[in-house]
Parts: sequence; C-alpha cells; structure tokens
Amino acid sequence: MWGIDEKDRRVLIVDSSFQPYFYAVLEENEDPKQVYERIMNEKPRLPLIVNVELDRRKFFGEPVNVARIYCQDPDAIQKYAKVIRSVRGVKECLETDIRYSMRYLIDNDVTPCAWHEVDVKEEESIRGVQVDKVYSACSAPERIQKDDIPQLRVLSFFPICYASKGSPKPERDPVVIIAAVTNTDEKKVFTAKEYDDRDLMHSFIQYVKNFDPDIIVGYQTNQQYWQYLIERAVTLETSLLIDRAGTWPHRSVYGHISITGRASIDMFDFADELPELKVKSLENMTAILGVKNLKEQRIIHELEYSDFWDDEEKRKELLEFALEKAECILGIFEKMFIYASELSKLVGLPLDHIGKAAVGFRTEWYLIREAHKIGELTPERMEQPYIPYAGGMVLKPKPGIHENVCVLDFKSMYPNIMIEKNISPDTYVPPSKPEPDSRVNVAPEVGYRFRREPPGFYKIVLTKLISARDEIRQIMRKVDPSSLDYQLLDARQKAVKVITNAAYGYTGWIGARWFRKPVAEATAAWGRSMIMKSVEIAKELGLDIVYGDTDSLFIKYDPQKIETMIRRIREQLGLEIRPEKTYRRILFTEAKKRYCGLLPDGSLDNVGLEVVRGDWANVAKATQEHVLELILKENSVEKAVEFVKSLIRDLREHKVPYRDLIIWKTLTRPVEKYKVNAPHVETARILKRLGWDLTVGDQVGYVITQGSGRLYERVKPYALASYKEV
DNA sequence: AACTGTGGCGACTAGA
DNA sequence: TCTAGTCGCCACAGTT
Repeated sequence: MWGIDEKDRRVLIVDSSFQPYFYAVLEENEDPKQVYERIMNEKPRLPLIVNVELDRRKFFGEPVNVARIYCQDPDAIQKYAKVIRSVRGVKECLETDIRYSMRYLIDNDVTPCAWHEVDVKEEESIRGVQVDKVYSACSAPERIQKDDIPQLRVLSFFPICYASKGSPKPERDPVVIIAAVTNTDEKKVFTAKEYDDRDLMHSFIQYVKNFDPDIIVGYQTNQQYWQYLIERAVTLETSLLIDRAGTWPHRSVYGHISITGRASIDMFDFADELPELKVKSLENMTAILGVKNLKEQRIIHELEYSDFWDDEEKRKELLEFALEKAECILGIFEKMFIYASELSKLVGLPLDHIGKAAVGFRTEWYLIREAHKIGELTPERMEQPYIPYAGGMVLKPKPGIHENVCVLDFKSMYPNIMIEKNISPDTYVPPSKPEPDSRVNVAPEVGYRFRREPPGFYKIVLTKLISARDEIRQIMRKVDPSSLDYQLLDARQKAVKVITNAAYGYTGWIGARWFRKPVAEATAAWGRSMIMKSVEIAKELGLDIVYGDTDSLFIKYDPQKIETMIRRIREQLGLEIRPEKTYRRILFTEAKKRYCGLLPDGSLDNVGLEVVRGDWANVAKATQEHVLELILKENSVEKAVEFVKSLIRDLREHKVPYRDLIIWKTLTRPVEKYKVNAPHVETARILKRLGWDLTVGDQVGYVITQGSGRLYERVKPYALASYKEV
C-alpha cells in the first residue's frame, strides 16, 4: 500500500500476512468433510495450496457449503480452480477472477483515498523505492473517520510530438516539447535540441523524480501519450523510470497506464462525467469547467505542430501553447479531483483506475464489496446472448404551445420499485421452482416472480444508497455552500446517485456478473404499470396530461387536483411522486423526447432538440435557440422569421465565425468497417489517406463546401478547408 | 433527367 | 449499465 501519513510523509506499507484464496462451492447432498478430504488429496498435485477451510456462504441468496482454498501464488489460482472443479462433490469454483490487490482491499475493507490506521514496524528502506518510510503491517488496516485531504503533490504535463508525416510515430518522430506544471506553481518546459529528444527525455524523467509527485495528470495520456513516451524511450534505448519503485509505466486493467506508487490520471477519462461537453477536446473541457474561456485559449492544431517547430519565430508560440495546455489540465484536475476521489472511495477502485473503469465496472465493484459484507458470493462473469427487452413508456405529446404546465416526477423510480417489490438477482423465482412460503410479487405483463422475504441483495444495497444520499443532503443544508465541506458532500452525493441510477441498467447488461434479465425486465414492466395507473388517476380527477416519459407526467397546472393526485399515488401505488418544476410556457412538436419549456426564472429548458445535440454546427444550434427564445419569451413568430432571414444573409456574406460552421461526429467503428458513404466517414477517410491515425471514439470535425452533389462529396476536414469554399 | 417514397444506417439524446 | 425515440443522409426503386 502506497500512502501518506498524518505527518505528510510518503510511506509504503507491506502486508505479507495476506493469503489469496478462492471458493469451491460444494454439492448440496455431499458431506462437506468428505469433499474436504478429497480436496486435500489433490494437494500433491497442487503444492501451492496452503490451507483449506470449510464455511457457509450464500450464492444468489441460497445458503451453500463452501471450501475456501488458500493458495500461495495468486497467479496459480485459475489453474488450480480448474483442477478443483473436477473433484467429486465440488459444484463450481467462485471468485477465482478477483485480482489479488482488490481481494486485499475488499477483505480488509480498505478504501482508496481514505484514512486508515494500521500498526506497523519500521523496515529498512528498499533499494529503488522512493518513499520516506517503509513499514511492514502488524495489523489489518482499519478505516477511520477523517475527511481531511493531505497536501498532495500534483504534476500536470503536456507533450508535443513532432509529426513529419500524418500522425507522429514513436519509432520515427521525436517528442519536441514536454511542458510540466505543478500545483506548487512550478512551470517547466523541456525542449528537444532541434530533432534530438534524448536530453529532453532525461531531464523530464529527472524532473519527475525530483518533484516526486503523488499524482501525475495529463490529457489523453492513457490512450496516447504514455504509450508514445514508452515506445520513444525504447527507440532511444533509454529507460523511463518515473515511478516510485524503479519500474516502467505499464498497461493495467481497463487499459489504464499505471505508474507504481503514484496515481496516474487521464482527465480525458472524466470527460464522460460532463454531459454538456459534446466534443471532448481539452479546449472544450477547460472552457466548460470554467478554467479558461475558449476565446482566451491559444489554438494550434496538431496538423501545425511541425510547422511551428520548424520555424524559429513560431517555435516560441508553440512552447507557450504547451505550457498553457499543461496549466489547463491542472485546472481541470483541480475541478474534478474531489468527485474522482469520492467516487473512488464509494466504489473502492483506486483513484487511478476509477476514471478509466466504465459505469458497469464501477457498479460491479461496489456490489462485490457489499456482497462480501453480507456473505454473498460473487458470480463469475459469463458469456450471455444478447436479447433485448421492453423498457420505459413514453406518452405522445400534445403538439403546440401550452401555458403553465407542471412536471410531476417519481422519486428514483426504478430503485424504489426494486426496493418495494424486492426485485433482485437472488429473489427471482424461476418458473421451474415452486412458490416459496414467503409468497411472491408477480410483475405485470411479463409475469416474473420475486419472493417477498427476506430482503434481497438489491433491496439492501439500494436502501443503503438512497438513505446515504438523503443523509448527505440533510447535512448539506446546514453547511455553507461556498465551503470546501459543501463541495465534498456534493461530490459524495453525486457519486452515490450515479451508482444508484446505474443499478437497474447493470442487471440488464449481458456482461454483468449479476446479470438477470428478468430483474431488469420486471423493473421496467412495473415502471410502465405505475405510470399508466398514474395517468388513470389523473384522468379520473379531470387533469389534462400533455406529455410523459418513463417516470414523469406533464400536467396543466391545477394545484388542488395535483395535490389529490400525489396523495392517491402514494396511497394506491406506494410510491412518492412530486412536482419537479412548472413551465410558464412549453412548446411540443409531434415528436417524443423533444420540447422546449420556459421556466419561471426566464431560462429555457431545451430537451432533445438540435440545440442540445453535439452533431450539429454551432450556427444551427444557436439559431434554433434564439428562435425558441423569441417564440416562447416574446411570443413573436414574426421576430423569429426576421431573425432567421438576417442570419441567412450573414451566412451568405461569410460573417459567421468559421468555427461555428464545423460539424462534429464520433467514429463508432474502424473507418474500413463502415457500410455507407456518410459525410463524417468520408472526412475520416481523407484524414487517413493523409497519414492520420483514427480509431473508434475519435471525433472528426468537417465542413461542407459549396457546390452541388452529395454531401459526402463536398466534405472537408475543418482544418484543411478555407472559409471561402464553405 | 428530376423528383418522391421508403428502408436501413448511424449518431445522438431522454429517461432510469 | 439499459431501452425508447428522433432525425439526417444514402441508396435504390418507381413515377413524372
């Protein structure tokens, strides 16, 4: 364990007492002691087994006999489990694929980014290990209540690779600049001697060693830059020793690059946490987080790096540019750090893994920890066929403009349905099984059964999450909103909310260990039935419903009747529904999931319309937004028409900024795999021909040039077109 | 040759 | 993590 102690010393604690293990689940009709003997008989073939213990656990809620098999070498577990599986009386082996490091954290309830107490003995420092103290653990670490954040040393860096032709290639092209900025206000720019980056690499490595950061941040470092630096170091036949243990950065789980003893964080991985961030560039993320306005940011396109480097005059600009980028990255880190560490604490994945782990894995690691606490075994991951199921219900909107519309929302609908009906992977009663004594809840439409008692795994976990969030929000009310404490609590409740919301989707994910399609399907079915029943209640009261989506109803405002409706829903359905907001005026088209409403504070709520989509040019989005404003706020269609006319004039006269004409789209597959000639695909093909590497997830920006013919025949990458031809 | 209708692809958002 | 839903564009067939 790499950590920081209360005196801000960097420490390494080695706990050699921990033994990795896995479980063998025993057949029900077998005598556990006999199976134990049979397992022990295998010992000569499996010499690394150190101990076998019999125990009781639960698997999908069913009590089972298990043998916990301790194995000296974690790498041998998979192989050993294979042998043990064939022992008579062993049904299956479980938890064989839980990494040793995670096993340690879970079993000792050690939480990353949190304070713990542990009895230690000081040890001699280990060669090549860069810490203040090395200890061995004499006790299991114990979590303590302490929220202070220690003084962390953070280093942000931004490299610039010279590209002689297309994308830079590490075996050919040097790293010409590395800008580094620290949270102690040090700024450094390392440069190559023309095209020789040997010294640059050495001095950067030396600098990192000297500053000894706890956290190294960058942008696109996991996918790009670390790999580049690694391969570059190999090409130059130098070493890249920048960690605290004398090893190279290495690729680890989820495609993350690990730096031993430090947390290596790629801020790009956190771009998904910001839904309003459409084009995931460093510039946009910097702007959206309020670190620096777009207009104040220097722009040098990747295409131009080599031109700037080759030209002595412009080279200075490139250096300043790199430094600015490193500063922006540090700024982004500071805005996101608290959230990242709260998420890490909640889920239990280390800070450097949490960003790269997809939502499904975050949810899963949270569940694995909770399962361990209640003696529930974690299922193995299994291949599942993909079969879709029916989800939420969307009501047809009444097109046109409506005045005073109130939105009623069910509070955490799916989680609360799962709690209320005890829907869980372990409470599901398959058709082949008889109805248990505890009786069952039967889902509407789909007919799946879930036993009512005892509380299922999901009910336990979701109840805990929901009440945790309520508690945090209670405390927040008493805290000064501008304080650090408030930020901390807010980040904490957001992290809890994300995991709570993902729980339903998780059970329907075919990659999930706890995948049970009936769980997801039944939850959605109950959701549909709830909303339909609510519509009935509203109709009985004579309320006018103009729209609804999954867990919400849009109703013409009528305070008394709405009050009655809320009460009836609580009494008859057992769920909480509440007024979320009221629109002064709202516009629906004939389409579902698309509308624009005017809120009491005068702001517009744009839902689903082009305004909020990332695949429209800025000029189109801004125009739609303004038109909606004129219609909803000023009630004037004429003004809107006039505005559009003047905009078209501006467009023809090239008065609209070039940047606003670019259309961005994401590549969802390798360029060769596309079946159609879509504009963004054609753009990608052009870039590829010029030597630029494009992979899945890359965003391409293009403009449509003047002329006639198909759009894909007229596209150009935005950096390669001139305004005149657009 | 120019238009119209339709099915499929692809990207993205709304809601949990 | 899931499903529901929209919309633009392309490709192709059929009509004017």
